Amino acid sequence: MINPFDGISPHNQKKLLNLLHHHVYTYHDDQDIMETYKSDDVIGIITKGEAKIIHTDYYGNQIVIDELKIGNVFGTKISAITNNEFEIKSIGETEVIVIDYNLLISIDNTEKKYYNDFIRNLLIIVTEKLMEKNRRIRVLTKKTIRYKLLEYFRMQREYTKSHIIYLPFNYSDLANYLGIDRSAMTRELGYMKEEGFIETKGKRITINFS
Amino acid sequence: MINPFDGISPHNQKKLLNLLHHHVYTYHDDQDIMETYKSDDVIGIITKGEAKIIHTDYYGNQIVIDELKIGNVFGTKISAITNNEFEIKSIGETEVIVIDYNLLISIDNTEKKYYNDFIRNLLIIVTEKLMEKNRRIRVLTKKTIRYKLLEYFRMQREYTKSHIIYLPFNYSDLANYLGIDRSAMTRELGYMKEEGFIETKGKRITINFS
DNA sequence: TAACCATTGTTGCAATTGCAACTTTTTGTA
DNA sequence: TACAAAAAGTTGCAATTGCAACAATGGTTA
Repeated sequence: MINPFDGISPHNQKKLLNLLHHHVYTYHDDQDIMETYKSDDVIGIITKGEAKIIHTDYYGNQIVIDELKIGNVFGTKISAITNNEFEIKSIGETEVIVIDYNLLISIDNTEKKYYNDFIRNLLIIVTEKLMEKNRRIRVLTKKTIRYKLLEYFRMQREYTKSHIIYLPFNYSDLANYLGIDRSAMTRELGYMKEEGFIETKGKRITINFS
Repeated sequence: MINPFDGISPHNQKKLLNLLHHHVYTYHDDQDIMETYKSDDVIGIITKGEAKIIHTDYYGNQIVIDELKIGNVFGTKISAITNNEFEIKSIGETEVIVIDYNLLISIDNTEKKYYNDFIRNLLIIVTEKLMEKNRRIRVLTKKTIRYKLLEYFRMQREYTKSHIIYLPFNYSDLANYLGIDRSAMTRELGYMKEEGFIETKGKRITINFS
């Protein structure tokens, strides 16, 4: 994933940020990042440290749904963090640059290469995010746990061009990603192993179906 | 939803399209649009007529998952049409401009306002699409039909700022959107009416819960 | 108006699933 | 290495769901 400042010199980054009336916020460990500017359409960029996006459901169960590293972009428009079910928490010392989305897209773009580079970088980033969301929707709309798993494995196989895939997260998170109960997923994975569709060893999964 | 050519004069649109080595394709009624250029990363823009995105599942059932009107943008990166489960079909006489995504994002952007305007318009479009995908994921990850419906209704209520909402599509399509069986959804809607959560009259739904 | 087709509603039933409560295994770290 | 915490595995059970097959309704057009 590219960084939104790619190809922009430090000098021009400074000019860009002034243009965008940016704000820099710093957080200690485990602070709520979005709290300060939740209501408006903003884009945040992690410039130091890292953060996690946490979802809280009806019953207070909290799940980490995403991790944000340096250069990662988040925001009310870009992420699904519009309402009070979500919060973004810093991990360690974290610095965030925040810019207003509506200002961002309404600035005069004549003769400001650094601004246009920035916009284009954001287009690439948002397009990548959109692709990932489309992939997730494709598995989420499968009707049974088995079909969800099959679709997910097929996607990973296609992506890595290999029959051996490595889960990018743990099995709990996989269950969340697929929108299903973890224990029910373990059960189904057991059946699939029995029937020879897959073999697993930790996060390494060997795919034996077409 | 904005048009990707917004703010670009016809003269500059022409220059832009030359710059992008675009291709114009025209189709009669019910032709497969993506067939010609399925494998590469492309962006298509409908310039005349309209089209529909169709999904075919394992058993050959076909569902229209999206409709494309003039100015709408689609593509291998932007939509979930990477594999052979999807096709885009023209409705009536349809004209499509196709541009290569990788060329698009690698063009020199100095002193070409029309190009930078175009990129920025695409950023806005893709961001809107991303928001919509995030909304859909939010309902799809709810565990039961009832919770999916509740979440969907809440979202629509928030969007329209009204307790009375009008479904933007029919009930079959709603079931598809939520990734559930239509008849099971009808059953659950019946229970919800009995319990007083909602009232329905055709596509008008009155929401009586918080 | 009749005929047709698409959409919506209904229901029995078997399969799937979430949930809860628990055990076992793995991982991180003092 | 030992210990605690996190992750993964197990299982019974009731609730939910998909599925199928069909009925009813609504809308469109000859």
